[in-house]
Amino acid sequence: MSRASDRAYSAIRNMILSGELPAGAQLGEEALAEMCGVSRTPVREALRRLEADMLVGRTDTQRTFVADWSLGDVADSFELRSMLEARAARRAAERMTDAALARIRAANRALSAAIQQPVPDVAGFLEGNREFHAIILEVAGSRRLTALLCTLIEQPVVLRTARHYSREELRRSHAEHEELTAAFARRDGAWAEAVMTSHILRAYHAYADAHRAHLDASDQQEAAE
Amino acid sequence: MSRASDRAYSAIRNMILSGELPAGAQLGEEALAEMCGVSRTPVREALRRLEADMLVGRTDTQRTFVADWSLGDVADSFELRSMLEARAARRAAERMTDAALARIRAANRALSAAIQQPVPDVAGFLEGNREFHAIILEVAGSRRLTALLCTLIEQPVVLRTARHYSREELRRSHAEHEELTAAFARRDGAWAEAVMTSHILRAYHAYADAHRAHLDASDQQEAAE
DNA sequence: GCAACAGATATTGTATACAAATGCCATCGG
DNA sequence: CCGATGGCATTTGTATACAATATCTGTTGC
Repeated sequence: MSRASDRAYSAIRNMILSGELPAGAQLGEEALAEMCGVSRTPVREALRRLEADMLVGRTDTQRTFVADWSLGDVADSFELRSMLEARAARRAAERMTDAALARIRAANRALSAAIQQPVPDVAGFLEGNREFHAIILEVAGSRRLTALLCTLIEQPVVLRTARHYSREELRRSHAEHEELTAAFARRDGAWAEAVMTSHILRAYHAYADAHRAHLDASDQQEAAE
Repeated sequence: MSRASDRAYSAIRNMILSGELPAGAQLGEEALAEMCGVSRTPVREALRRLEADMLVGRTDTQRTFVADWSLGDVADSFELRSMLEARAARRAAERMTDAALARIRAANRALSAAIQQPVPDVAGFLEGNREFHAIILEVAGSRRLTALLCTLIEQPVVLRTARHYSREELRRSHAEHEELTAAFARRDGAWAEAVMTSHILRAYHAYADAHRAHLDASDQQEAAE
């Protein structure tokens, strides 16, 4: 994280996720280098990584721009994520150890505590959630599965999804984690796979609903202007 | 392909796949630059791409080395590939057009012609096979699915698998393509998914058998020395 | 007025120099 | 003899200069 290319990566990534760099914006290496306080070399490396993350795209002539994530792209991403995480859950259930199970339960307790605050602690929820899914991937023990999922999760969407979660949705998410844990405890791969599929697809629909609501609000605002 | 970084990528990739750079070998940027006749800058870029392909790995201190593909890694890779290609086949079946179907049939005819030569034309087989799978991905219409599969196919393994195919195995592969085509013609997603799963997993076992036979031969050779 | 061209401008690609870090090895102390 | 430590060699990381390429713009010819 202290290397210049890592700082550039984080900085550009944050600017994209925060919307400071809007979708479709051209990304000049020189300009980014100045913003990040580094030279073009680490910026180029950061852009390549962001390209692999599909957060930026490239024209046929090597110009870089901020990728725009249509709802279709998000659906695409969630569909793949549901499939891959479900597979991970199945493998994890088949390989589960008591030690890992204990860690999963601990992550769930932390997550539960976060959502039971008077004002739900979204950061705490996200951290517990991340830990939960990370342990599953670890137990699943497939380096390639892990690598593929890394390009799908932690994308623009996950954060925004959770932000829009109501307390009820947060609780439901926790309940699904509990059911997954039960499946892990029984070493039931098919059960874990099914619950995980449902868990991810529910998150997708929560996102899609929030997205549509947002669009409607925008339309009304435009109509009023 | 004319850019220096592309040449470096191809050159290093070929050296890895041909075994000229053995698994585990350290990859010094300077040395590679000299081999490829370019400077370190494009070599660094090539190494990052190869890292994404999982053809090279990195130590905790940023030293690059040739990744070693154990049979377990190959199994891991094939398992994911079967899942993702099967999903692609399902989507393709649901979205199939008559035009795409015609192209798929043409690719299959080319493939069939290649394996019916007096001496099977492995290069022709591979090209027809590649085209066949590429059209399916195209029709599936998921950019992310395409991106993920690109990191799984065309890896050390595909080539070697086909090289060891007997004429009977080549014919069987063609027969599976024909069945897939039938599923596409009926727009039957579930059928296409099932056939594709079987198609990829059969290829895996063909590879694994050849791999084990190779290991046995090596053992005998070592014992004789 | 529009299209095509040419030069100017901006952007990306590559090479190289230097800085920072890592690894190696020999020496020193126990 | 073994392990730790310090310095040397090697390797990677970054900055910068320059080359190649693409884009933009104004002009010219139709």
